[in-house]
Amino acid sequence: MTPVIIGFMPTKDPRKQMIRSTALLIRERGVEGTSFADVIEHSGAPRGSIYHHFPEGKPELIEEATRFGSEYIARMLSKDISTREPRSVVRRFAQSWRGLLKDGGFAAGCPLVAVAVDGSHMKAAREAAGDGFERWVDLLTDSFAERGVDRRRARSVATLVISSVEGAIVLARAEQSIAPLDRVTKELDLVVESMLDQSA
Amino acid sequence: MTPVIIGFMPTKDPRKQMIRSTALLIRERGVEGTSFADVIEHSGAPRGSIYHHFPEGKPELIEEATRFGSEYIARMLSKDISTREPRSVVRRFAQSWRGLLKDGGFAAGCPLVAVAVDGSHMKAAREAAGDGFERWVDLLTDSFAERGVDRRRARSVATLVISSVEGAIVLARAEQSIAPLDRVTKELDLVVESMLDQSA
DNA sequence: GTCTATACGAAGATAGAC
DNA sequence: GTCTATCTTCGTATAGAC
Repeated sequence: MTPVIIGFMPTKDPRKQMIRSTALLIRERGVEGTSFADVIEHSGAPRGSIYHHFPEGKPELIEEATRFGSEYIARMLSKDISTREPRSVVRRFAQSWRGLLKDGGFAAGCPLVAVAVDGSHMKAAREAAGDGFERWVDLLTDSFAERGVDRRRARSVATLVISSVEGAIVLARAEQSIAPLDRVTKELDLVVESMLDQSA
Repeated sequence: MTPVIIGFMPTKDPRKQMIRSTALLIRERGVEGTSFADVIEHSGAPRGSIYHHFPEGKPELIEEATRFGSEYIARMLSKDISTREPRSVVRRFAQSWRGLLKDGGFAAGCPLVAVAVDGSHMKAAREAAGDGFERWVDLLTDSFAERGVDRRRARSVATLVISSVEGAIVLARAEQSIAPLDRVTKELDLVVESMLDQSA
């Protein structure tokens, strides 16, 4: 089963490359479903240096992969927030996941969700996933508040955006259909529009 | 790590009991993180009859557990739908997950999400998860449509409800905080209220 | 930093007795 | 239906050479 490769740029640093491959693999197979052998094969990294680069073993690798995925999305969000309207930011956030689902035949989801669902026994990794979700929500919250939305409301809507898109990705994978994500995207647009109207 | 036991009634039929235990275990540990040994220990079922009850092995057990969890929630939803207002149904759906998260120290989530995220290589199980999500969405859709909501809109909002609650459960587990689910619940109430007002 | 070899346990699955 | 024993594969991790 060849993993889908979308979104992360390859590097030549073996450690970095292993982290990148892990992020790619866990979003398809989960944390427990991804082995060192998989990571070595996919990354092309040398077998013998796993514990040189990751002295604490798999938990450390998973944590790094989680932070890597988290920051990748945060950067994308930040960039959009600085150049676009809130409705466009939300739409593009959903659309980027839509692209991953369709291009990958619904095999791949979000690496942070993988960690939260099946890697939560790895405390540091789970915390990294939690930090990531909070960061994404914070970024959206700030962008809404800057348009005059009450901070409390902004945070609620931001949480709805992240939660519903992540949930829709899960539904889409299970149903092998993009319909859930498209429906959620449409409803989110109405919610954000209404939120902005109320504060205008 | 003793699994949290909430919501499913025990039986004396070993096969049924194994299915129930599997549903409980995968929502905490994921599909790959749950072994036959775990299921035997938790259910008290006899070691020697695993392949008597489940000739196709683990994939069959996971599929049955998925359908079991799916039907449990569908029954709860159906009962609420027949006796309550849509807003109350949605609130109680979210509240029931809230109870599981808090009572279980954020260890347990939704078994269908576990299958979609880390058991999607088991085709029959993944389809069972997809069927389950669709069923939940259908139940909510019908209940909204019965109150005069346009069927298409009803389906979109129903999908938003299921997706955002499932996503919020994931965020809550990662952050070890109920806040994401509470924020989503509040926003969903506004969405459902607005939807009903528009069709009144 | 990377190699090979290997220890060690866990997991899914099968065989044959009762 | 259930038991015990066992097979095989795989996964993490370590040791020690280069």
